[in-house]
Amino acid sequence: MPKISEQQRQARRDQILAAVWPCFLRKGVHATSMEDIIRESGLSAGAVYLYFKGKDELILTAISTYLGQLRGLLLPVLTREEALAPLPFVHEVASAIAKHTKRAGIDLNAVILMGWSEAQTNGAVKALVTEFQTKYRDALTAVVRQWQRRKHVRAEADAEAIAKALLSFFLGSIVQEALLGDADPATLTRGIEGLLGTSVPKGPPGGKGRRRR
Amino acid sequence: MPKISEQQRQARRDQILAAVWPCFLRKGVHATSMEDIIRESGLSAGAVYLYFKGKDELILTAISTYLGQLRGLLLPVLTREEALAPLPFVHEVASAIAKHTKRAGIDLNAVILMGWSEAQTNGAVKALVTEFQTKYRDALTAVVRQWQRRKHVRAEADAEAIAKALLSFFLGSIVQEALLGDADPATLTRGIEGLLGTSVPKGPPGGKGRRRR
Amino acid sequence: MPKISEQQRQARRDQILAAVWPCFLRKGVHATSMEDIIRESGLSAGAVYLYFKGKDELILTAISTYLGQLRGLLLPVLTREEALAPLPFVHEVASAIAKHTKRAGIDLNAVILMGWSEAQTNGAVKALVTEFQTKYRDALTAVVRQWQRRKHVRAEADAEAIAKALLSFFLGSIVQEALLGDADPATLTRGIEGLLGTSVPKGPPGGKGRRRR
Amino acid sequence: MPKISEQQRQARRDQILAAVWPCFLRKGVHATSMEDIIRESGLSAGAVYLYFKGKDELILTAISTYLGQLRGLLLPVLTREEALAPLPFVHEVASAIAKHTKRAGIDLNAVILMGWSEAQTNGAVKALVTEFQTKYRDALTAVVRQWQRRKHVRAEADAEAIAKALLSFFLGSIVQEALLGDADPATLTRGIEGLLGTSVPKGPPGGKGRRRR
DNA sequence: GATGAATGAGTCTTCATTCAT
DNA sequence: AATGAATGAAGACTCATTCAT
Repeated sequence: MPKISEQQRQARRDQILAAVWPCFLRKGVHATSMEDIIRESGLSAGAVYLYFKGKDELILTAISTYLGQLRGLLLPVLTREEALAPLPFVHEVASAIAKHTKRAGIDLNAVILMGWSEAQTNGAVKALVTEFQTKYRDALTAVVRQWQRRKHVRAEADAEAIAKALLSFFLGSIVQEALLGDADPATLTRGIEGLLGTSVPKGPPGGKGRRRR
Repeated sequence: MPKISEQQRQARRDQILAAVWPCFLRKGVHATSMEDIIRESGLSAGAVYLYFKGKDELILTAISTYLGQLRGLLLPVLTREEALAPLPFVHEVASAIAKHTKRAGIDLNAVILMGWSEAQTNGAVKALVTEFQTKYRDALTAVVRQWQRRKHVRAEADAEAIAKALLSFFLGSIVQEALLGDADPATLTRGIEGLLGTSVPKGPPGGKGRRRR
Repeated sequence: MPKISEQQRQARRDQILAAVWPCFLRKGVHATSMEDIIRESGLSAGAVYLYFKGKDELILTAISTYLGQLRGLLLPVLTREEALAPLPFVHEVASAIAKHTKRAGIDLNAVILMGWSEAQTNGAVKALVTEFQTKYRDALTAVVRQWQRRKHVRAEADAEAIAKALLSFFLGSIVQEALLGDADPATLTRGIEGLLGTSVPKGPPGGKGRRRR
Repeated sequence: MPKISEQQRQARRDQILAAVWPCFLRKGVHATSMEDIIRESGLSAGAVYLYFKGKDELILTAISTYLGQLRGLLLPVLTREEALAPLPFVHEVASAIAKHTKRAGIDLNAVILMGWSEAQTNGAVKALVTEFQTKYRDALTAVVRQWQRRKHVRAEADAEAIAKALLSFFLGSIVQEALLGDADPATLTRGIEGLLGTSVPKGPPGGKGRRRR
């Protein structure tokens, strides 16, 4: 039984997936019809359904695939033996997405935005995305802890809170780049550099359980 | 020649718009059918089309309305005669959205995410959103300049880059809250506080056009 | 809210149902497409789905409706105060279906055959059909008991077994009429009349492989 | 020029046909997809089409094959040199189908019902089925004539009408067994036995062309 | 002969929108 | 102004059949 080889099978799936994002970016995830994807992929309707159960699986796989690529981009930076110092680190992380976008010819920022939106109403996608962000944030926490050990950051600071703040910067840059197109890594880095020089004259507003000390 | 007063007309539009976000949040913008909205609004199909041209106008107006509410929330904080100091400011801005969400019973974070995604493929929405973010960022720049005058931030820092970074931070916090649900204003402020204490040992890696002057 | 009146609603349903059997008889239940029914009904696709959930409901209702008509035809004969004598009874029952077929212009025999076949793989239809046949047979049993009281049939005979045999005659006539077209009520009655004159030389077979000699 | 022997060819056809009825009985003739049959047969799509032109031929052959088996079951009983007496005859015929069903593990009653339904809209199947029933009825007529010669049945009775009635009975028993499952040969025979003892007090109502001479 | 991936016409169903009342 | 039944063009998906290997 000379079934198609696993390799060929994956090639077909890739061929179809390669057609998905151009469509999604052009018309939006839900406004894209299967016919759009089918035409773009160059295959027949039946063939697409031979490799994917239906539109839902296609959406899920498309998002999952891109999250995987993103992971591949960020992993080296996040898990370096010795973490970069804060500003180089920010620059490096912010650059990863920009580079990939340029390389693949797909606006990864827009892809990510659509993924987040999809996650709001699609449980499977939400699981994917939250798991990714959680891991991402955990890695950031580890980096912050290194910074603390290396005295870049005060030892008594809340590493997790800092990781959350850092993640916000990165996620927000994606939004800003997708919508305004002028939030390049260098600018973000410079902005954060400016912020880091900020003096903290008074304690922050006494929120509920805010103050620690 | 309107047969009803402008006031009544607006009341009807509001009634319909009030039905839109619950639907969008439940099923997503495009998976929501007109019938969903019609049922939720308690009006008839015909009535809805009497007040809105079609689904597109409904989407646009729904997003526009929420941007308006957001503007109302942020304006007082952003345009205070004398801007808050950095940490209180961060806390105040981050709180604005959380408060509104609690008050209106609508997850504003999710609404905003959907709006961004919609903006990717809908020109009218994109115009709305970019205009909003641009104004928001300009206001942030003004605040940063105040900080510089008050020596919270170094005078030679790039105020616009800092505003972009700040905007990223706020936008990213929306994402984080929508997806992970654990990015409350207090934690975020604490994270920023921790970051502000960061020392910048070396200049960041001299990327492409990094340093302006 | 001037919804359509229940009467109008039923009229529409009838209009659609009236289109169903001509289609089913022409092409078969499953080879009939919704488009066939839609075209035959003179309505639009949407309208048909406004009155029936889908094809399954249409099939079920179509069969149910015809069973109802059949019930209406048979009830008067089966539940007469004083049952007809055997031969007139057979003739009357067998005529009921023939008459209806002529009146409605729909070959009820074929309809019934399709219903039976559908029942083999469609639980809801099976429930409908078996319930009908069971009731039908119970009524026959009651008639046979009357015959026993009136000495047409021996008192010690098994009334239920006789009812089963009678039902077989009637059901089989439907088949024969649908396929060969020459099993009219008069002929069936004459055939049974001939059988009734049969002498039973030996006792009937007792158990399974029962006596023969 | 067949590349394989006729014997091998027939073996392959049998292998495929063996897969057909299990599928048909499970899902219905038309709801069964070629893929269902292909999977059940253990062959490839191409192979099935090598031995059968298409689904239509498969349906026709499947029905034809089962009619052939039925013929094989009934022939010995119907064409005995000396026909059985009425009650043993009824029992024997009714048993034939039940036995086969048990032996082959396929519910022959259901198969037959589906065949009849298919015949309503498929000319080739109709030809097959009517030819079968006609022959069957002719054989029954011959049996009835033997009964007349042996005085089981009155000589002046209409042998053909009696054969039609008998055929109805047998066909109807198939229906009853398929749908209610409680029409076993013994019960049916007992029912007929009870009927044969029926007295015919008056002539049946002089319907249209009832009595011939 | 045998395989099973590929095809694409056709299926059921939904849904934004209209319009007679 | 208001209603909601009706429309019909898409939409997602299936499946009998073919053909390159």
